[in-house]
Amino acid sequence: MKKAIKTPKKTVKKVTVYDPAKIEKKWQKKWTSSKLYKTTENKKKEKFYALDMFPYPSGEGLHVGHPKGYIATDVISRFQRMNGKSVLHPMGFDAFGLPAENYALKTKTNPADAVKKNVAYFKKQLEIIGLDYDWSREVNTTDPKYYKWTQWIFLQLLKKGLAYESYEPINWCPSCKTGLANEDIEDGRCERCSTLVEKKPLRQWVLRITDYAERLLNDLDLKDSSGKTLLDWPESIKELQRNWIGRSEGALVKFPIINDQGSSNSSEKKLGEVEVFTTRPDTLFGVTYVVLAPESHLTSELLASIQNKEEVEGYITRAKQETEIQRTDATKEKTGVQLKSVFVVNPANQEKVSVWISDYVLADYGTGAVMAVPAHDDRDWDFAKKYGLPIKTVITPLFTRAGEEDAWRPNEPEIKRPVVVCLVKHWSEDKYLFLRKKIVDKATVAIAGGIDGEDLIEAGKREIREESGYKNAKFIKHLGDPVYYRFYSVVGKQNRISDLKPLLFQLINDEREEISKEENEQHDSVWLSPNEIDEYLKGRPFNEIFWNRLNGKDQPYIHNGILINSEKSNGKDSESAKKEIVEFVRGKLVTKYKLRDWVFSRQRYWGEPMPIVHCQNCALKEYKNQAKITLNFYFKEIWEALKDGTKTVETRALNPDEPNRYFGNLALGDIIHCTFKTKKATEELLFRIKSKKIYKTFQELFDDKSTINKLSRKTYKSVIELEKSYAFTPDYVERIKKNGLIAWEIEPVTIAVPVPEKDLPVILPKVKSYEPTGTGESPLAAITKWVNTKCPSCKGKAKRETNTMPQWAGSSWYYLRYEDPKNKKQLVNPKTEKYWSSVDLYVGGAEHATRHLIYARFWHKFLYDTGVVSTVEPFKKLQHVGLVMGEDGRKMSKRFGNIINPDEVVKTYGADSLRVYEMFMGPFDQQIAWNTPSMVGSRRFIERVWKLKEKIAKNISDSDLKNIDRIVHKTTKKVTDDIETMRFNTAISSLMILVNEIEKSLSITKGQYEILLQLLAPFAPHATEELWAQLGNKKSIHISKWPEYNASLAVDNEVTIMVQVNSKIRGSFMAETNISKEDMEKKAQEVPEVKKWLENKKIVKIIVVPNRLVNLVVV
RNA sequence: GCCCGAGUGGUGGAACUGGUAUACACGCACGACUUAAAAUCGUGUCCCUCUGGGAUGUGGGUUCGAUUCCCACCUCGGGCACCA
Repeated sequence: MKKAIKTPKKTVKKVTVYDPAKIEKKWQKKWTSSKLYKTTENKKKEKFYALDMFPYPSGEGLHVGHPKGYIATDVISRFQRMNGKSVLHPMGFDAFGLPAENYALKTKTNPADAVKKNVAYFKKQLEIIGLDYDWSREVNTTDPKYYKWTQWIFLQLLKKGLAYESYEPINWCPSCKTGLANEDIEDGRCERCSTLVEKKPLRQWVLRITDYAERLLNDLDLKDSSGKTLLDWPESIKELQRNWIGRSEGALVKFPIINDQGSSNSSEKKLGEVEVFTTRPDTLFGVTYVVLAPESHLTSELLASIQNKEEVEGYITRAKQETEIQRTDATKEKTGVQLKSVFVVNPANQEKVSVWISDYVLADYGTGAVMAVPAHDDRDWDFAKKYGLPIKTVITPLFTRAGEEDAWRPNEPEIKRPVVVCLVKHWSEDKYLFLRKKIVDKATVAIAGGIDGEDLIEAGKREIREESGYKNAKFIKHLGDPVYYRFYSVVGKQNRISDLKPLLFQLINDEREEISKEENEQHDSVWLSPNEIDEYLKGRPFNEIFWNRLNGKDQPYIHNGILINSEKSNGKDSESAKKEIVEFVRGKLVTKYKLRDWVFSRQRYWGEPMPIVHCQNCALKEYKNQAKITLNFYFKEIWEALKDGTKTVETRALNPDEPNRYFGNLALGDIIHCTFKTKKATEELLFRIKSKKIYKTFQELFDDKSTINKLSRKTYKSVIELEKSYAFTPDYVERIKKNGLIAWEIEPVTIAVPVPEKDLPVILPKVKSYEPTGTGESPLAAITKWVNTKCPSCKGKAKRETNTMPQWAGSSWYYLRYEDPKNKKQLVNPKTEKYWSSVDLYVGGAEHATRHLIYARFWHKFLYDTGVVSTVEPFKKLQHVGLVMGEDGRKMSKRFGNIINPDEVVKTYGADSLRVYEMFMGPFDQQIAWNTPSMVGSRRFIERVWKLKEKIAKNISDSDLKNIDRIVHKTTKKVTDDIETMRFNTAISSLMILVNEIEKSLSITKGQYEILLQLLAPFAPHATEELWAQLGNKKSIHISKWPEYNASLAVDNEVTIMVQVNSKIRGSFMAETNISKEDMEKKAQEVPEVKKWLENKKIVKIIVVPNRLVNLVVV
């Protein structure tokens, strides 16, 4: 019969039922009213700053995946608080950006209102989970009090020359109608809407993040004074950032350009130089042509001097039409066009090589031009094969035999000798002759032998005859350049480097002679089919190369090796030859990065306005003498039309007084100086040419609503009048019909004047329609009242910058504002900053590795340089949350209908169960599928802890006391360690084990129970707080002192020692902890189950692992 | 193609530095309580040809001993991708 130990009937204690709904609400209220989690800078205490990646408050609210990271930081910050630290654990909202704007567009609301509503909902959702945020420190990126400082940082960047305006074509998403940064593109598509990204010429604000590339890269490995790595980040994320920054060391080398028409009378004309960037200057002697990017400025400059101008122009046009994704598809066949009659000279060997353009060369990396070495580069190889360009080998592979008896021995002398390698084809079948060695490694090898001053082919024939006996081999062909192979000659007792020269032979017939005794002792001849050869070639790389050459499958050799055909550098290894060759051709060693400058403006409404004013007057002063042409205007209407900003002007018609000065040779970006003469005054302005269109007639020009519809009707009329009247001689009309009318789209040349810091923030104005315009202009441009302003510098009329900042702006520094969120005078008070910085733990999704985390590091370093922050890196420890997938294993998304709402879960199971489950489901950083049925385990666990209260007794048996004490110490150690290392799942598992153990015993002390509650408190704050209070504690459990453990008490006093016989477990025995080695050996042999395995055997060895096992090796 | 990371019962997963593989939990089966169900509690639960043998994606290697270290391969996940 079992004893009724669970609930003795005599205890008529009132048993409260665990009702999470009730107690959770109760405690959340109490915590808020008592300001339990209010953060203070307590100089006496050590600080701990735990940070979550703040959420984007979308309309959908949270799903159960979101809180996973928040719960983790919550557990840790509660743990740190109990350990006596001053904890900063804040929360805020990253609410600018496209989703909020699109959501508002869809629901026809103002984004500001939508954000307000969503934030309120998010906060409510977060609150019911019982997170310990100090909401008095909440930040919101869309709050003018906050973005004032985002704008302030931008101004500091501008001041230091790290923000600049660029006119380079940028990535444009036609669906989101905005420009994008490199980081916002995935596979050539917009990261947000998956639309193909286009290139669009657009004025952009760009941040010079590349100036920080080196530091961003190097500081990933920053060490403190004791040599410990400063950034405790997952190695994978560091690697991701390293790849993204993409440092490569190489050299810039100049190739002089010459013009050679090919005819005998024309002399070679110098046309400047092509500068290329290469990481392999060691292959310079192997350059057989040079390739320019189609968009390269050099290409357009050379256009005038080439014969096939039209063909080249056609190629450039086609290249421009291709989308980014088509262009950068590495698998597509390479295309290109030669620039005929233009050549460059290889500075290494003065060889004249051809020049090509191809879209496999990127304009914006390196110099936009590459030297092609087809023998040692995959891309050049493909291109050269397609266009029949020469391939010149300058690096020969050097293979080193490793692992076997014949492995190359680094410290022994070596000799080099030429060796002929013979691939011998069968006289009738598709088989090849090989030798199977009888000695050393018994490998199958090709017939080969040293040649001593002999003719190569004759030496081959001789080797075939000597080694296989076949007499009539016919030479077929050479199999390309030699390969070096170094090994240890067991027979010759020395290192050898063979200069392997491959030849192909075929036997005419089977006539064979007797082979010598020595040869016969070494190997047999075998005939192998191609399949068998493929099999045996594994691990014989040089033979593989020869075999591939024979089958026409040869490939470029892109690795390091020994230089050949490289004049003075012959015989050097490629790594050491690099510097020498760069010096020889007077090149320059440089470092390049893949990282591009950060395109920082968006043509959308919902973002921080840039604190910039564009002033034309100031520009006039600055750039007047840079104008290419001066125009005089007399027409009032046109002046009216022009002065408003970007307009389309048909230049010829507008300049009747100077009919000969038309603008066919102006280029995009050129500056025009315009003088406007009205009756009253003369005004001057500068315009820049923005784009070009050609029309056949005026009518066509007028009909093109896209460009001309901004001109007033009066202007149309006056231009039409012109056509009818004096401006057009028949000759001129002819010319228009032939060449078309050129219409330039122009824009005013302005100077960007920063808004003075005292005038910040520049408030985002309310606007009726914030639909994106799609023209490259922000919707803000339509708000004339806001746009037209005074220039802070000259006080004249000026216009505001209408682009807004990208979503990443506000999130690049928000963690600093939490430290001092209400400061009106400073971004953050330096003293406060010093106390809290850096963030001790940063938790969030891995998807931010190459954007937010790089941008924030960049801004932080900049702020460090500016003296705003005191540390070089913002985040000391970074931890990634593994995604929570839907129950179907797919990403949680409305689309799949697999979203689990935490509110529902809390309703049925309680917040504590949700928290315990999320921490218990698996390793924190691993992706995992949600499984609601599994949640009952967590709920059961909390209920069991709840019921355990009944076991508290005053009189407790000594053995129980000691036993439970031991487990309590053990668990305390485990939970403490596991929280610190964020292995929450095993922390909870050990708590479960503790609970199981306690259940087995009759009773526990109040103290033991309290420790259990404290250990569980970070995970289940409500239930533990309630039980803690029920025990009579007056102060919150969450500010109680974290239990300490005694390591010696945490160790079991008895251990199970396993006994193995020949590494197989045969038995075990119990022993005191730290039993001596000798005793273990002795006791092991006495175990009955073990004894029978020892019968008639001799123990030859005993391996003892203290406190664990004994292994008896017997024979 | 290149660079990371991961593959363990029916499921999520555990295993310190090479030393009892499958802790903890879910599920399942059986039992107790109950008129019954739920809840709860208890017992069992890797496989097989079972005095023993075999299993940590596959195949090798190092070792007295490998989930753990090395080599090759397969699958999945993530990142980068014509970066010269």
